[in-house]
Amino acid sequence: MAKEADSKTRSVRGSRTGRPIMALLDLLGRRWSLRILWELRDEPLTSRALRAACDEASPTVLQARLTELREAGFVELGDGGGYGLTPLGQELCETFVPLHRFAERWRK
Amino acid sequence: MAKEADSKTRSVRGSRTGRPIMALLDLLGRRWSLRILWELRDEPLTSRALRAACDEASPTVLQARLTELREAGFVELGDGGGYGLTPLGQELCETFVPLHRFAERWRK
DNA sequence: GCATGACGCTACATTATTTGTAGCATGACG
DNA sequence: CGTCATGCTACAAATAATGTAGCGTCATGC
Repeated sequence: MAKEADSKTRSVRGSRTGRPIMALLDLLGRRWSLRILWELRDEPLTSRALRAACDEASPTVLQARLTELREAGFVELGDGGGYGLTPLGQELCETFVPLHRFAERWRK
Repeated sequence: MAKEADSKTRSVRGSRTGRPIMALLDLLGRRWSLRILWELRDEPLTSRALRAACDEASPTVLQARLTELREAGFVELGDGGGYGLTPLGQELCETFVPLHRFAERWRK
């Protein structure tokens, strides 16, 4: 099994390939990552509000994802409390706009 | 735990909310989903070639994801063998282009 | 014919991740 | 002080992913 070198700051799978898209796809491909970014897209939320927005996902994962997303520089914890997107995170979220439009057209 | 009604065709989480973006984010947020779509982006691959492209991910998950992506209408199994994107899947993949550009700028 | 090899796909034990629930420490407000 | 919300953690149970092996089928070679 592909064990990562560091178990604490579990590095993103594919980050060693030198292809940033791989690292990004892996990070965003973890459960709740996309959803978290999506829910923060237009306003910061407290950890509990975020949890509510994410269909009461367990705080364990949410916290783990938030830490990863913070390390990636997409999310930050405002000094008044509450999680929000960094400017970088905003940019990332804007790339989801076509995805949103696609989803609307999809309507399975 | 939010149990889905049908266990066979495990429906996408959030699909009951009526917001297709949620269903899509959940589907794409499963491990290897994004990667699979990405690897198929410009040519069909056999199941084994896809596995190789996906860093030898286990065939169990790959098969599960491919089934889900097929049910979603993004991927199809060509009659000559080999997995490829449907026109819908192509559209979806095109929404990843800004993501790719973002990743290049990101380069952590 | 019949081995050989590639295909899509499955079984299954091991390991990793997620879930659900409870609760901690801190700080603001009354 | 009591109460409440915050970010965050513990931990057992449930679920999902991994790694390895192999099945059945269909070509192609010889």
